[in-house]
Amino acid sequence: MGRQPCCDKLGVKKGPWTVEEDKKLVNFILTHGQCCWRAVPKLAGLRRCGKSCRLRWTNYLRPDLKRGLLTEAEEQLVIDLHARLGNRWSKIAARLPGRTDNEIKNHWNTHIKKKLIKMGIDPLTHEPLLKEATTPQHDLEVNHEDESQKAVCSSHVSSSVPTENSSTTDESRSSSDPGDDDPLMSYIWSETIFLDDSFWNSPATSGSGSCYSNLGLPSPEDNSEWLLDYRKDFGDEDFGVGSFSDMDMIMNSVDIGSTL
DNA sequence: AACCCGCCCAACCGCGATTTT
DNA sequence: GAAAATCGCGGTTGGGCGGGT
Repeated sequence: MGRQPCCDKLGVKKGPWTVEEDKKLVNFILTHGQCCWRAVPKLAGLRRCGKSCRLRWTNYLRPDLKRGLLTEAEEQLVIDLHARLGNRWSKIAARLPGRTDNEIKNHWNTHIKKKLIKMGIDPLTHEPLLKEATTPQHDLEVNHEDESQKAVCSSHVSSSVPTENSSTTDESRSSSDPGDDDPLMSYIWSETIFLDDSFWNSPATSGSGSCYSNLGLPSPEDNSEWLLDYRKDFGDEDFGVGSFSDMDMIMNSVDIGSTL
């Protein structure tokens, strides 16, 4: 009765992923698509549990991930969404294309939370911190920033949630964004997708399971808009896959480039 | 140079919801 | 319908790294 265990508890490797493991996982997902995580480790030849594979893929290996710090606009959007949704990181991440729930959660805990506290805003309720609960020193600080605090509160709590497009408009997006600079990712991807034509001809890329779903990308039929917006807002070099010339290659290779 | 400390983030853990048998 | 497993999410941890002393 019930299902089979996803993996043997014995002999399952933990800890940081190696380049070899990453390559195996990427190759497997690209040829078979994202499904049946319990079967992935065995079929891909990995001594990991399916859960770990899913996490590695969604948080690090997915080609549509943006890398680098969240922009001011993204940060603002996260604050807005958090005010409405609370700690539902996956829901918040769904509004920020290319960002993972883990990434947003980390950013919230390490940056935004502190920022809000410093501004005298309770990161949980998004209301001004109670003065009774603050130290005299903090009190002064709160008074100092009273005006900005009010502005932030009203902006955070009462403003409407911007559209995905607005989340991507940020002229301050820094040039220091690591983007495609990660040598590991460059290596993995250079050795897998774009040098491996078989991927695009693989069974998983035909029929209902297009390469977009395989890559974790929205299908162009559904989401060519956001892709265009990204291209417009960030330019080619800021897109996670590597560049839009790569993306064009993907599009063309599956004969949907005309939708752009 | 050595040590300490804080920051960052990838990965793990635990749990509830969902799915499968 | 019950049991057992997967899936997905949110919370937490721990190791690497850089800056300060």
